[in-house]
Amino acid sequence: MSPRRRDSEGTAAARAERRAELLATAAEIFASRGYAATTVREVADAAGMLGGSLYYHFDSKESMIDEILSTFLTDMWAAYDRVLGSGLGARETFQALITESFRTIDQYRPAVVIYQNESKHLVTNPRFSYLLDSQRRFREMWLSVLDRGVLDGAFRADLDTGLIYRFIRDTVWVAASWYRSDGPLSADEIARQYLVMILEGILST
Amino acid sequence: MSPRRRDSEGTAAARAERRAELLATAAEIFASRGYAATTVREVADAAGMLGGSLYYHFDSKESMIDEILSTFLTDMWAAYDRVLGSGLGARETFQALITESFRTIDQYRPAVVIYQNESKHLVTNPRFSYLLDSQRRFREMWLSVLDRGVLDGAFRADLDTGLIYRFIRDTVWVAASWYRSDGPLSADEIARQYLVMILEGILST
Amino acid sequence: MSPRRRDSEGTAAARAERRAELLATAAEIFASRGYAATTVREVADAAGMLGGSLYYHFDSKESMIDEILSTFLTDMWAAYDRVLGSGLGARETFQALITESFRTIDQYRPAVVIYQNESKHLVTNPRFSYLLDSQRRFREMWLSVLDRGVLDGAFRADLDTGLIYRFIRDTVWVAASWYRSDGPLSADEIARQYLVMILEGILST
Amino acid sequence: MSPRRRDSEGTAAARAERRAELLATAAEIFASRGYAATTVREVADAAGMLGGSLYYHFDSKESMIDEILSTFLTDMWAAYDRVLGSGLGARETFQALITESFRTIDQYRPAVVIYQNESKHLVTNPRFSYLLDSQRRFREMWLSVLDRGVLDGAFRADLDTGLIYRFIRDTVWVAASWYRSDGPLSADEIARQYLVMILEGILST
DNA sequence: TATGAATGAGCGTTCATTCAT
DNA sequence: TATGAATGAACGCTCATTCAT
Repeated sequence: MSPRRRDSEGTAAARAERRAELLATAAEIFASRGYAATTVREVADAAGMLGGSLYYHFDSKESMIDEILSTFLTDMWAAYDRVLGSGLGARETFQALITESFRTIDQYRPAVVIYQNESKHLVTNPRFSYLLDSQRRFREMWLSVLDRGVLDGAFRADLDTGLIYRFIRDTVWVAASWYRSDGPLSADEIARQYLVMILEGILST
Repeated sequence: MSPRRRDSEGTAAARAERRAELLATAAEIFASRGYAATTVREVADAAGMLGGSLYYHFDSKESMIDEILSTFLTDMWAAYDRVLGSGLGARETFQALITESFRTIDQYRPAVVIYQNESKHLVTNPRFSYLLDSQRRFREMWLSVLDRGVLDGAFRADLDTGLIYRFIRDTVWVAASWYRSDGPLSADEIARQYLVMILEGILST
Repeated sequence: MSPRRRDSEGTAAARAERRAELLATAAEIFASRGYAATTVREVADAAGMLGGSLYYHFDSKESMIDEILSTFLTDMWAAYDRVLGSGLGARETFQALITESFRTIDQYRPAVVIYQNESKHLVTNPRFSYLLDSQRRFREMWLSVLDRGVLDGAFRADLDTGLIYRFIRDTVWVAASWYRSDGPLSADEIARQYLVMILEGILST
Repeated sequence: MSPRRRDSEGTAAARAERRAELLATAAEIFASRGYAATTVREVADAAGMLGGSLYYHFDSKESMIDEILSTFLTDMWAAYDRVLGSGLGARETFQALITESFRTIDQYRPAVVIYQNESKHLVTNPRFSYLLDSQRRFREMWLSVLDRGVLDGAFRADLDTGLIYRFIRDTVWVAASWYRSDGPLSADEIARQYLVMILEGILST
């Protein structure tokens, strides 16, 4: 046993940790430069290794973005499911989902940015069919909340719910492109103000 | 008018028309596949010619996206300037700008999508410094309208105007990614409903 | 008959004149930029026409350099043959050939430069086999003059004639690369001084 | 010395050796076919690899010729400086410089040929400004030796020194185009005979 | 675990050439 | 005679990927 073998090094846990580090590095670069425009050498450089060495950890560049996106989506849906399972009314559900979305942005900013920028192209690849599934589920979730809210009188009925859905989806998720966790406004505070704007509008009353 | 004058006029016009056709083709593909991921050969294929033949019309792939973006921005700013010069109040200006933005999306959808997806990377190239200029002017325009509206009591004062600005910018422009001119809702109708949502919110009253 | 048809225009003579003009233009550019590095568009530009238009006058870029080189070589050999046929002694023949060479450089500078730079590569092409022929004849001519001179005591016998031949060939023809017909020294004056150097050396006596 | 030190030293040395091999291959081809007319694939073929693989070792085709030329010039100037610093008279300096030049040709034949053929075009590129510097220094060196020799009576005064300079420069360096290290005459023997011709002329006395 | 060297497909671009007008 | 538009082959170069060490 060499000294390097002590602790968890060489174990599956250490391996998983290294993967997570590398994926975090890759996500940051994919998000800022774009997936297609990022070379695996750039990722490797940032991780302090040579291009070919990344292939010890990952099958391909594609498997990196795959793991980045699926990890983030799994976690996001866990959070959404917690909200959806807690028996709230339409408006409260709406508020909780928006808040949860900004928390996801806070936690997974690079992955969210990648998701926004790349999923359109990735979706044509069967490997990423889960992106389509997620998009469909996402749409159904919001439409169901909006419909419930219109029915119970919480939300106005004179608007196209499909349009409201897109309005919310876009404004919330694109925020990932400018959000900084060390910015002047916390994720929760941004969520709060966004909720005011979406629910009540920006007109003074 | 000698026949030769007519010929050369027809030729120059035909040439400009061909350029416009090719740029429209390129814009459509850049928008749907992404600029970096689009090959010159794909654009040429779609235009019914070989890769190298595009270089008879354009200096480079870069000069194509340049012309696509600068044409759209020039036109968009002409429309904005018309609104800004017409002496409207803050709220009316706000409404007119939103409406004008959706008309721009209607007319320049691929260019707007490209602008959204690529300007972040393009901006590092001095050739595209006008994108930065446009972004700055755009921000100042909206902040000025919002500030005026807050001062004269039209807009609520308890929100961060910087946040409102981003909220509006994102939600309006990202709409280009799903807007179809042959969709169920016209650009003006989408603008109208977006204005309701932004100004009054989605809560029933 | 249009007015443009008067004089020799449209005739074979006019055509030949135009060819000569175009070849002079091409030769100048081939000489200064190198044949491979010169595009036919550059030649056409300099001639005030479009790239494709040159093909009305010439079959190919290759046929241009072919005509440039063969014209020059034909003329040069006519001059050499005049010297060789005039029954001079070795030393006088030597002097006359050198002088004639500098006159050729004066008259055909671009062609001589092209010949120096390109014939090595051209020679592999059967079309340019006459270049090889010329080189062989050239070598034989000089070796014969040198041998005659050694035999009759004019030239020293302690040097390798093959080396003398190369020495003279190189120094004379490379002069084309810096010679200017409007320079401070005339071709005949350069020939005179070169002859002093070659025959007597640069040492003071 | 740990084994790892030895490894990495061996690796660095092996790498430098491989570069040198590849550059020797490239120089040979650049010299025989011309730089512009040589494709990267041809160089790679000759080196037993694919075109793209060369880019693991070199940044660009240009950086190859750069390294070829700068290495040769550095070495040549070191040799010249040794001669210039040894306090010889004009005539002895002259002889030593010629001899050294032929030794350089012997050692760096392909590089010298490339230098002759390509520097005119390369010089327009700021990256190769050192070629211009070298040319200027070269000219000043020879003119200074010639002037010294004329002043102290070694060289004849009735010739244009600028012309002598070109005469020598051309005849010496163009020799690289036909010199073979395995030819019948050694570099030193060629230098000796050239010196006879240049200093004393070819006339028998 | 990681390196270093190479692969091979494909990219943006150039250019001699063609041809209908 | 010359133009304008296009062809198609080839070029320098990039990059995800492989693999012996």
